[in-house]
Amino acid sequence: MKRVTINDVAAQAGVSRATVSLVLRDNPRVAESTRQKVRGVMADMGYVYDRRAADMRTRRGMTIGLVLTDVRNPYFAELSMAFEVTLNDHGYVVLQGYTQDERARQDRLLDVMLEHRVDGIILLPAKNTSAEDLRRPAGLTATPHVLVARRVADYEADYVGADNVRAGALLGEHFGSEGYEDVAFLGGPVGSTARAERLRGVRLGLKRHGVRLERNRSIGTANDRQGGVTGVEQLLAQGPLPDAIACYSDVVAFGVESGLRAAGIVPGADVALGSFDDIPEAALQHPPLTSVATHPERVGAEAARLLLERIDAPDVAPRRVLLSPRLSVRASSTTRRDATASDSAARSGRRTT
Amino acid sequence: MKRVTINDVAAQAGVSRATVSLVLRDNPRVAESTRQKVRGVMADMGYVYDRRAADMRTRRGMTIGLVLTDVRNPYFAELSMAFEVTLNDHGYVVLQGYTQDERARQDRLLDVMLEHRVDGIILLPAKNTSAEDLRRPAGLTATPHVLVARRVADYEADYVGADNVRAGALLGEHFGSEGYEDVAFLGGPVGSTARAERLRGVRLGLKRHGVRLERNRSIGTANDRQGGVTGVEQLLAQGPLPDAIACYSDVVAFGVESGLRAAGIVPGADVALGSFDDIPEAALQHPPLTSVATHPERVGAEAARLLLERIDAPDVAPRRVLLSPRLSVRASSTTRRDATASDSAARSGRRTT
DNA sequence: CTGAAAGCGCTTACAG
DNA sequence: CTGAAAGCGCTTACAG
Repeated sequence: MKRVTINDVAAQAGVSRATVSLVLRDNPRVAESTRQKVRGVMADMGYVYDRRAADMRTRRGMTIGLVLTDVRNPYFAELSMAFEVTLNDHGYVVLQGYTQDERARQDRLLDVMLEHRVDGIILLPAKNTSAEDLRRPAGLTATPHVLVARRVADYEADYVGADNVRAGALLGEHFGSEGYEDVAFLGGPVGSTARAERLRGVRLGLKRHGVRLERNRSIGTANDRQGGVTGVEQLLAQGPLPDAIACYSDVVAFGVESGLRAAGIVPGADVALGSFDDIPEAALQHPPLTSVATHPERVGAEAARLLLERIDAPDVAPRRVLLSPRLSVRASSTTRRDATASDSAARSGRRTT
Repeated sequence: MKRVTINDVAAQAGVSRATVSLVLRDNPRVAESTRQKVRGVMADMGYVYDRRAADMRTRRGMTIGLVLTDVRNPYFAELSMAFEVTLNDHGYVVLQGYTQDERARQDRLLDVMLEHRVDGIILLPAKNTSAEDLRRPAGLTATPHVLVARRVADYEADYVGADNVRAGALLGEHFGSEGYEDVAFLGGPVGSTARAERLRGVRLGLKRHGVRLERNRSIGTANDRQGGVTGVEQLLAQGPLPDAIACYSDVVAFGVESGLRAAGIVPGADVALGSFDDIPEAALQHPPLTSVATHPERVGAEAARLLLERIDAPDVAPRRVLLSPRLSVRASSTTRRDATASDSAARSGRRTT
């Protein structure tokens, strides 16, 4: 089944290839009658435009690479959806790949996307990604790209993410004002900057209430439900239950809830729980989960916007966009049986920023 | 910033373009010393292989198009992940797009992917997609493609999905054996074949226990949490609560649970609940949700496999792969306060097939 | 073992 | 308003 090319169309329509090419892009230079004739022949012959050939000639591509870790995490799914829709609406098509948080897969994906001559790349760095890792793939430097959700130390590039330190501080302050004195930070990949920032924020927030989060009260895990389950087991093996647990993400928190229940501990009642991202499921948990919203749909749309800008103007200085988080206080952190809390505003369940 | 090409490399290395091209693919015909020299020059000059140019010449592409509706649904996220990983491991790169269940977006995505000369397409058809819709995009017929999760009436193509009729029957029989006599089917897009099949299966299963699912007890909605909420409102406006609700998917079921609670009705206790997909969250609900597993990761891997086979052998007859579903009975369907159930095995919560 | 030439399917000045 | 020619960055017979 040989493919129909503009040569075939030109021959059939009795015009030159150049004319067909002009018709393809509705160039007004070609007469309406010619245009209609050529369009008719295309339809009859089942012609399909070969965008790769055109792109090669024009050296434009209209293709964006999107490298994420794992779309099964609802936060990343929201991100992915926001990118896609924004970029599609600008006429771009999206090459997508998942690293599963493995740097080897990330290397391969970046290489292959660069070989496909994408016009730009949006990257959610795999954990432990170093500046070296990003300087290695030949051509990355010359290709517009923006990092999302996780930063890479000592690497200059556009970045969009939630203000994780602030997010952590919101939760830490909330825990502090509820009177919790023994707080743990549970879950999240130790190599990710988002984790480090959230943890730092929680510490800062607690400190304002004179509370310290001890070093052994921070436990790293994979960023998924199973991570939460495993993390709780470690926490329980460690000795007495803390007053409150700050979970790295809602997904981890769901696992923490299962893990606690499996050990006969009632989330909310026996230990307060708070978390990050505030995906829609958080409010539907029992008890409803206190969580700091990090707005993936806004991060995604903003990253897409920044990338398109950079493609137009490659030489502007790298920008950092930090989106403001928002704390939603719910029953998981305000109904602990022996809570010594004092802040009744927080208990009423109303939203704070 | 001009890009380095094999011409530049050849000139610098003092060999012909052909030799560079051979080095690129480690062809043994070129002497080891030449190979090393050329590789060295490439690294020095920052050469990046242009796969598009190569593909155009060879008329191979190593690109697959993946058209899904919405990756925020965990079922589709699992699917997407399974495709990606399987295809990447076979050396393919994936162009991805989301239709949001809109046929106009689906049309555009299919067109643009065909213009990019993908070697194959995996399509989860938007609701109400007709055979006509799939015959229209020029070139789809000539491009290997497989449909997943939803069938298109009167359209011959490879198909992979769960056996939805059987899945429905499993849930219907379970409801019947629990003694429920007034059963509703709630949620799911009315135009999708998966919904029609699940509903038909539920009816079949109930019939074996002499129970009829009345026509007005089937309510269509979007396949998301909000759909479940809206559906419950409609159901309540209709009059008396049924004994049991079969939800189109777990995601819908989560919305149904919220909707019921908002109306002061306790899921499980006041009305039995069952659902489809059995995503990991189902077992973590309160009460744990009875659900029929439809194995997205297996559907995804199988669809990828089928597509690769068809690329190798375009002329084999279309195949249909139906994966066996599996019912997990949990408390949401066995602890109704005034249940008239008899099957104590089902009540014990053990798994059945 | 290496090189000169043709060609993949388009677009783009440049003539006319 | 339309056509002939060159070229985007590769690969592939074909010679030598």
